This record gives sequence, structure tokens and C-alpha cells, in this order.
Amino acid sequence: MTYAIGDVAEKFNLSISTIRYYDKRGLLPFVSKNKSGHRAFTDSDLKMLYTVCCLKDTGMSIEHIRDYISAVMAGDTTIDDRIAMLKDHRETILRQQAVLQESLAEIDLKLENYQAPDAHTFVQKEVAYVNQEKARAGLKKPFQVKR
Amino acid sequence: MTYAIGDVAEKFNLSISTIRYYDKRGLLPFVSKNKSGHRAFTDSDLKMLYTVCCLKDTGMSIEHIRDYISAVMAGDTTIDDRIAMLKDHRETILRQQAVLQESLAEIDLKLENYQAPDAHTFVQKEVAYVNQEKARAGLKKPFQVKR
DNA sequence: ATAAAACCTAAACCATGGTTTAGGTCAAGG
DNA sequence: CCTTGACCTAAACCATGGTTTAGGTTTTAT
Repeated sequence: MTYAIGDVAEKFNLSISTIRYYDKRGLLPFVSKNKSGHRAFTDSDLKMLYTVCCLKDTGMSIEHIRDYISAVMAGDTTIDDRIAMLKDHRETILRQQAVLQESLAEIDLKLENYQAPDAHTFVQKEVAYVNQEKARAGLKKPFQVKR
Repeated sequence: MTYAIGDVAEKFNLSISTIRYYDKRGLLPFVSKNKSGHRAFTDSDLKMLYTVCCLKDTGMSIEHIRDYISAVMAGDTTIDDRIAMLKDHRETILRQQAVLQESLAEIDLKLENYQAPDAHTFVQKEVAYVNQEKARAGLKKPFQVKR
């Protein structure tokens, strides 16, 4: 009928202490405790936790998640607040997606260069150019990092 | 011919202290200093910094970025290492994209529910169901968060 | 020539998001 | 019944990624 914290930790791939930490920070006010003081998660609680994880995984801060959950707990008078928060956060997710996309493009470009047949020549020419640019600006070659 | 740290900070939307911090952590060994000890960024340096930012923006730790940059500085004998690191990181970016996608779907679902004409009824029924589930499990209603 | 703005280092400080430890209580199997 | 594993809280601890401060030097504009 209910799940203990260990079950939930496993299902969600969170550590037990992370779940307790979330609870302490006000992210899980919906979780009840049984007579002996153990947290007892219902299926609805798991759905709410899933939402919490979605917000966390997309970079929402614990404080903001708390505000959202707090609105949920306050009942149907806060629907407009929730919509506003979710719409805001939706925008930040779209921005993150754009950033990932752009960075992935750069990384793929590097990979193409490095995997090309002429990669060694390419890299050597690049190094030469960089050094030339430094020389033109009257700068010494930077420290060569030892490995 | 070269850019001062302030120019670079503005161009990349980083704080000056972040750039210095990156340098201290070994992310910018390619940046030379002029006779008076000021950092002088060439155009090539900006390209390298762009790569650093792409790695940072996609969640690579400073330590791993340092390892990558250190391989770049070591010359064309480390091309295979670089390929391995970039391929690894590429996988983590794809995982991040999947996570964002999935979480965005959940958030969009919530938004649809909340923006539906029957949102209030929907929410009220949900609350009723959650409480019923707690009751069935012999649990008290959880603390209602005050706002 | 001088003041203000921009740069420098080193080191202390801080916010966030946990994890670990200590000292217990509870529950399920032998 | 009694031990072992799972749970509890409170509080200390930690890693990461910066930011801020203090005490200077350098460049630039007047």
C-alpha cells in the first residue's frame, strides 16, 4: 500500500539521505509518517516526487521547487501561480536546450576535425598560427602544460 | 590586436573574477600576459575560451575541462585522448538532452491540466483522491503548508 | 602630472546541494 | 526473544564553483 524511503530511493535512483534532505527543505510536505515515525509514500506521493525530480533535473533551485510545491499544497486557489511558475521554468528549459544544442555543435565540429585524415597536420598548423598570433602581439608563448 | 580581461568578460558574459578563477584552475594556460602582467587575449585565445565555455555550459567539471585543455596544449600527440574525452562528453550531453525532453513533457502536461477549462474541478478531485489514498493506508493528511 | 578606471595576486568568504556521523528507535526473520 | 537491517533526527561536514576583499600596480583621460 505504501513505500518505505529505501524503496523510493531505489525507484528514483536517489540516495536515502537526499530524500530526507529534500523533505527537510520542504520539497516533500505531502509525505505522511506512520505511527512509528517512518515516512510512508503513497502512489500519489511518488507522482509528486516525480514532478519534484523533473524540476530538479532541469535546474530549478530547491527554494523555487519548495515554492511550487507549497502552492500545490495550498489547494486550487493557487492554480494561476503554478501556471506562472511552470511557464517561467519552461522558458529556462528552452534556453538550456538551445545552449546544449549549440555546445554540441561545437563539440561535433571538434570531433570532425580530430577524426579527419589530416588531423595531425591540421592541429600542427593551428598551433603554428596561434604562436604566430602571439608573436605578432609581442607576447611570449604561453606556458606549455606538462602531462 | 589583443583583448583585455574586461573586454573578454563582456563578450562572453562572464564576470572578470570568473575568468581569473578559470585561469587559476588551469583552464586558460594559453593566455599570455604582457610586459606589465596583464592578461592579453588573442583571437585564438577567444576561440579556445569558447570551447571551454561550451564544455562548462554542458556540465563538464572544471577538473575535466582542465584535463582536456591540458591535452590540447600538449600538442598533436594527444589527438586520440581528445577524441575519447569529447566522445565521452558527447554522450553525457545526449543524456542531458533526453532528461530535459522528458521533464519538459511532464511540465507541459501539468500546464495543460492547469490551463484546461475544468482545472479547478480537476485539482479538487485530485486532492480528494490523494487524501483518500492516505486514509486507506491509515495515514493522517500531511501538514498543510501555509503561504 | 594626477586622478580615475582597469588591471593584478592571494586569500578569505559564500551559496548550493548534498553526505556523513552519532545516537538512537522500529520491525521482520530465525 | 533477540538480533539484524531499515528507519529516524540533528548536526557536522564536504565538494563545487564561484565572489569578495585587501592591498597593490598600470593605463588612460584630463
